Amino acid sequence: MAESRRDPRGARPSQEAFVRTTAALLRRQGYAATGLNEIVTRSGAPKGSLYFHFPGGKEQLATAAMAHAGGELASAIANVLGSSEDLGEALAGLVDAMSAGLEASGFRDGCPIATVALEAAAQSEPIRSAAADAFGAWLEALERRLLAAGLDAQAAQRRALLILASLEGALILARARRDLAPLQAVRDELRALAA
Amino acid sequence: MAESRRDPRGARPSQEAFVRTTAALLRRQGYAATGLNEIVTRSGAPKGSLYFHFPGGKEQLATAAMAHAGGELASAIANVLGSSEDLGEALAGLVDAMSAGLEASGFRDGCPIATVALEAAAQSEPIRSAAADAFGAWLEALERRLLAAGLDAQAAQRRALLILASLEGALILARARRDLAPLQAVRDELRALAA
Amino acid sequence: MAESRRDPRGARPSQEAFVRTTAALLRRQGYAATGLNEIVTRSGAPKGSLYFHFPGGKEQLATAAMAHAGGELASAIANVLGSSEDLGEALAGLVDAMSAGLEASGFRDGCPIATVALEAAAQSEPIRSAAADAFGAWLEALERRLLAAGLDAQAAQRRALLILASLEGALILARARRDLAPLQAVRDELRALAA
Amino acid sequence: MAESRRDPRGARPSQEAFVRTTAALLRRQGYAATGLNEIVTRSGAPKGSLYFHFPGGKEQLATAAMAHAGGELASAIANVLGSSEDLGEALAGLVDAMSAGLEASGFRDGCPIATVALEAAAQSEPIRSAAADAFGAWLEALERRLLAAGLDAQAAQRRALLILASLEGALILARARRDLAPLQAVRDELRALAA
DNA sequence: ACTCGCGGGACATCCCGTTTAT
DNA sequence: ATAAACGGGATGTCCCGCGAGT
Repeated sequence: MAESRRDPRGARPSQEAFVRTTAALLRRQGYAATGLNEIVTRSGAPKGSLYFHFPGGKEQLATAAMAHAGGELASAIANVLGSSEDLGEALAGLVDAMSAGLEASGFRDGCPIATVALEAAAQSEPIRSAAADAFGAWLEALERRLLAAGLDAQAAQRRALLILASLEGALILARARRDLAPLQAVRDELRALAA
Repeated sequence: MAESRRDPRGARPSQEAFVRTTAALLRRQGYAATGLNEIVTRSGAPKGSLYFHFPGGKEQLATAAMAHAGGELASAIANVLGSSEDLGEALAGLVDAMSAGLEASGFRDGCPIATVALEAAAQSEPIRSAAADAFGAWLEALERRLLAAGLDAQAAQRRALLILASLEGALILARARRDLAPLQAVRDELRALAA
Repeated sequence: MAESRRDPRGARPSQEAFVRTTAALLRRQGYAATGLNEIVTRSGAPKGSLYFHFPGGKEQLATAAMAHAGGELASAIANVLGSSEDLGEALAGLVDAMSAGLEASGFRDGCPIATVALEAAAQSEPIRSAAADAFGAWLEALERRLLAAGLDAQAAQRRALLILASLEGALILARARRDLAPLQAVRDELRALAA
Repeated sequence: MAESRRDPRGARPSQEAFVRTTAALLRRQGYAATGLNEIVTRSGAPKGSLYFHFPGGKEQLATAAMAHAGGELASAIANVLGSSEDLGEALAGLVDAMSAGLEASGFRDGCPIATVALEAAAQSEPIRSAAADAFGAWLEALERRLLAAGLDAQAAQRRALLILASLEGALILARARRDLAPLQAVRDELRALAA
């Protein structure tokens, strides 16, 4: 996890390219529909390197991609939640950020974890666990913000689950309908609830 | 949709078997991971009949299965929502029903539509549209119940979206964590919100 | 072979439709590439009738189509050969007639027998024999014309084989090159040879 | 086309095995009737390598096989044509060589290009073009021999077409009849014509 | 005379993972 | 660390032929 080699800033370029490309494809297509050939082709990295860096194959690559995407999104969530002192505005900002990303991608880029979680949770324990970890990190960020807003521990936990669940669900509905209305509804309801 | 021929009760036994088996497999594994061979084997129906009944292939079979599952769940939702005069209790009953199904299946049977919707919405317009139809039917049932509880039209629409979204999202989180807590949190929050 | 039923002139309509459609498809695509489904669809005849009229399946249908096409072309050959008293002109007219048909079809309709003969002669004795019969009928027409032009029996037989062979070969070359030059060359050479 | 790597003599053994086997099967059965499974089995080469060497699939494999067979036969034709100073004898030798091959194979191995050309010329442009190239090479060899025998350019071109066409046609007739008479007739006529 | 549905076996394609040789 | 090639299984699709039931 910390053995950089060539790049002084700590990146094996092709390993990273694999992870990034995989994360992007998993987000759009899910696990089963994403082939290693496609990953290799789009990443531009040499094919022979794949099983050098990821001897565990597709599963290991997917868990790495999920950890990567989960960590990135956790930071983004924390950032957005810290951008307003008003809880309602902070939550609305979170929903808006996800809305913007979804719309910008033509309703293709929703949650980077949910699709794989639904598909593969029952078939692969490492993938299920990677999904649970990502969700856990996001929930933690939400809980911290809710505690900061004055909720008690139990309420914060429940409310964080409601927020994340409604956000995830709204992303599903929005993708299926090609319509931002579900996200807007959730944003408005969550803002009202915070008041 | 009213063409019984031989069997006065059921009609087209293998066609129905295909649809039911497909619906069950899509719910657990999603679209890409579900092979036609598996469908044929588990349905017990003859393979040669598959392309007779569904010349559109896997896509047509999936949309039929989604319509089937969507309709069944729509009825179930309406039933549960009508089972209590108190809105909060009705919603809690809805969440509990989904919880029970998820737990009974070892955290494998979540929403019968969401997985396929996330995977294939961007790749197949008929599948996306089938998913949107199913969600639409469920939203309608929710809206009717909310209107009956006294909400005005706009509030009912928004609240229905929040309810469905949080339910869908909680099912994702619960499957990934193998833990009913997300569903319980959503149930409690929705019940409190209805009060 | 002679039990007409509905049509007073002696045609079971769907049986004839099968034969005609099959002949047309075999001419363009050959035997293996022509599916029964395609024949049924394009003929407009009911699918269930196929194995009633042709219990021998695809092979019987193909031999019937070859006999049909062979007979029709035999008449056409005899007609063209009888249209001029000059042997060279008669042969040139024959080549021109085939040329015209080939060009009119966009270089798709060549000899109605040759493709199937090459593909299936080694695999199906009835098909091989149907091809041999068709070629035999055409050779006979040619021989008669050559005898009428004064050749002796042995010369007529040899010359008929040369004429048919060069015509068949020119049709192959013309289809592959999408170019009538091979047919024109054969026409000119045969005309010169007849002088 | 000059990339030997491991084996100093042959190089790419499985790629070559695919091409040779495909050429042999196409010659006997044509394109549609020849399955990739059969090619893989009979070539003895590993199945996984097929789409590595021929990512274009069956079509690319067929065009490679046609180019291979076309080139080999072009050399053989040039050899035979150069084996006698008398044009008539040279042409008779050419026909005899093809006759011998046909008879030795039990009337199964005719022209290695004609069957595929007839079947697939209308459906696949690369295959049509491969066929045209093969025929073109053979025509060139014939034309060179005819020019060497004193014919002028135009006469040589026409005569070459007649020779190739009558040879191709005679091969069809001979296969359909299981009888070398058509080839013998063409040989005698061509020899007489050369005198 | 005709149809629907059965039956299962190919078809071409593409997959994921490994090996061998640099 | 990379590349070429292997290995064979699974994919969705479509095939031809045949019943049972009008």
